[in-house]
Amino acid sequence: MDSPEGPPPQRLRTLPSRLTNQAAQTANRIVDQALAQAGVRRYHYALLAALEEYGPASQAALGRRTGIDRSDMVATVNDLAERQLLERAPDPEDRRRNIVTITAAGRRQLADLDRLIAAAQDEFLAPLPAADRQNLIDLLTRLVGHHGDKRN
Amino acid sequence: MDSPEGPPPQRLRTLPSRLTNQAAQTANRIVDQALAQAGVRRYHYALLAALEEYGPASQAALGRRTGIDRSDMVATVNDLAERQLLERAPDPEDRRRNIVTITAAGRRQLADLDRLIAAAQDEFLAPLPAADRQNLIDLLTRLVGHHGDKRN
DNA sequence: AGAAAATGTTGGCACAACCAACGTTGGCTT
DNA sequence: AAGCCAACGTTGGTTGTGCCAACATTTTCT
Repeated sequence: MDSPEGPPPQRLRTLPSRLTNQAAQTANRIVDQALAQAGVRRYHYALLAALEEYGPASQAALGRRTGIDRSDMVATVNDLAERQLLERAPDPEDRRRNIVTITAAGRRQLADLDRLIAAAQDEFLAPLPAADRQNLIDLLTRLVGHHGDKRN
Repeated sequence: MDSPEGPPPQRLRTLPSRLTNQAAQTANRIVDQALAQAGVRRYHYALLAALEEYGPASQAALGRRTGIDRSDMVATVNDLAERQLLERAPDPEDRRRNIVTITAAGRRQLADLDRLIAAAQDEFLAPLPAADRQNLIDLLTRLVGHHGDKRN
């Protein structure tokens, strides 16, 4: 024990932005690991979820709803199309667009992912009793709500 | 208004891991922007803060305290050494180590950064009254405390 | 008709967070 | 004392996320 090897500096330990970050990292580690069991990443889940809830849509619309950039959406759709979890077809009514539609296999995959995700949330929130979980959700919702979609 | 252009899917909107992520993104955007005014990134701030609070230390020890990987620490120390905000000298008592020491200029820079960071926190937490802020900090602290340092 | 906007796509960038490998050096065991 | 193992700094990767710019095509607005 040369130097006491103290833990994180004061300044960082209670810094809200840093705490939020570390929590997010933890959450991501857990969620990514869960999704990896199905060979999928977060973008894939978000896209499938958006597709199932809103029905077929253009890539641009899906991007707006999921917060995925247009350019990243291309790759994400490519991935899922390869696995036949969705279909990409040109929109006859607007030839700029592709209409993306979830397949039956996609729906099945999504159901699996839902289960994995739910388990991951539970692991993430393990230290908090139900009341506190809701509390956290409320606080975070207010935060992200206030700062809105400032993607610049 | 072709398609209603609805906002994020249900599944994603209240997903704790996603909320945490979005909050973290917001925080990072604000903090990064603040730090950029001083030409600095988060790693730089963390390193300077650790140095000032614990005094001179080896890169490895600093890495443990800040959560920065050894290899990334090299680059971070390089950056700050170039700007003469810290000094890197071989440890005479253990020739494997470098002893990193903050300079007077480093301390001055850190003071500036502290102000920038504080303002950023305030902007980040703007929608929450003081009581809720503490509440959030507590919840997050419990979360990250429970999941510990599992960097695996 | 002509200007402006939207769409998909390619290609790039930055950053955080990792990991593996290596040579050097130190400590520990036997 | 020798030998092994651990720690250290360093180099050089990789991955995922979130961006942004540019472009051709197509649609919409004026």
